[in-house]
Amino acid sequence: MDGLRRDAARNRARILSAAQELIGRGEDLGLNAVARAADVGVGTVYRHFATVEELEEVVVWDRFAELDRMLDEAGPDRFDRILAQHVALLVADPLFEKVTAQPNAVLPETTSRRTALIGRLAEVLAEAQAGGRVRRGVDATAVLLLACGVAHAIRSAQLAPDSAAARALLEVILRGLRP
Amino acid sequence: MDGLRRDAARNRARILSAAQELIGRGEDLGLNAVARAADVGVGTVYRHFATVEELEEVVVWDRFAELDRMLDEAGPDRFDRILAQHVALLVADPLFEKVTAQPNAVLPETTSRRTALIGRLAEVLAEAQAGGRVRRGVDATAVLLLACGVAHAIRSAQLAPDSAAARALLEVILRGLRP
DNA sequence: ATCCTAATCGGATGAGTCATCCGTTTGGAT
DNA sequence: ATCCAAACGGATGACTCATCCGATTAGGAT
Repeated sequence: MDGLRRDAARNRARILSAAQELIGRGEDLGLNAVARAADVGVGTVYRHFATVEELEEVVVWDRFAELDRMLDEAGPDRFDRILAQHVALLVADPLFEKVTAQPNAVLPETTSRRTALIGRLAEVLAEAQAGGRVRRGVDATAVLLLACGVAHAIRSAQLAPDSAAARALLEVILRGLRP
Repeated sequence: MDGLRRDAARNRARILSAAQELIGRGEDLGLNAVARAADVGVGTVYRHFATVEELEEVVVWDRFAELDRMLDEAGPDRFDRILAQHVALLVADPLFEKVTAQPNAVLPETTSRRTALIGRLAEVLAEAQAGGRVRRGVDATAVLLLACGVAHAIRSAQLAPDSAAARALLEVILRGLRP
């Protein structure tokens, strides 16, 4: 993002916001389509992002940041609440779920951001375990994957994120984590 | 399958087995590719299956049958075992997981087979609840979705289905279902 | 056995997407 | 003001998709 010529930076930003737009509409990313939406040449998109995966990952960085903010803002005894919010985010954004679950990102930075996130989740988890609210013997990665799993199920079954059925699924996970 | 001319039946079978083949190799189904692999005209594939989704669903019918067989063979106190086997199947076959989780199939028969399966799972669930091994208040659909969720997580994270990490995830679900 | 026709086949083809390549433009250093 | 490396953009060949229709075939009628 730095050391980038001014036009390059502008276009990169345009591309990312166009991609956000398209993703939001549920349309599936094509680098040509993104170029059209961003009003930028196809070549430009391909120079900034060699593959769709790269673009997807960079877009998801924002979601990582968002969750990070939630972690900052959540008060004490936050484990359950965070998990619910996390799941809600994952349900809303399939890409976030996809990138989060996958351990092998294309971009090294994705991997490091994901690792950082797991680190923060581990703190929350440790608190909850110390407070006797979560059983010991589960690690943050497991919690992350469980969140991805329920989120995927909720989305696939087209359940409203706050429907009774969706809550019931999350409830099972929560109970399964209790001491 | 009945009332089909002999050549039509032969081709339909070829197409299905070619599709199985491709899916098994993880390649993603294209109706033209299937035609090539089945050594059949493209038009033939499109007459038998209007869309990829249809073909996918019909292929998955076999998986439904397989799980049904498992349900027959499992002895008493079978809830945990069945769930584990079910998850293993779902991990192995992404298509099975996809079709299972989705309530709106393209083909009516898929929906009815799915419903039938949920009915059988409900029996097993009821047994387990009667035996005090599973808490009341969860329904078979929830169990099905949870299975799809963990399966998805395991596959995405590329965990070996019998690795400690994978077992841990299933364990959380199982515990979450206990009374 | 032969004919007849509706059912089925197959692949040529127009439409649409993908990703590269290269001539043109532009930012910004000197 | 000049220069050139960096960045742009879009024309294009390669590839996939799914339709359409002339050729073929199964299998019942005669």
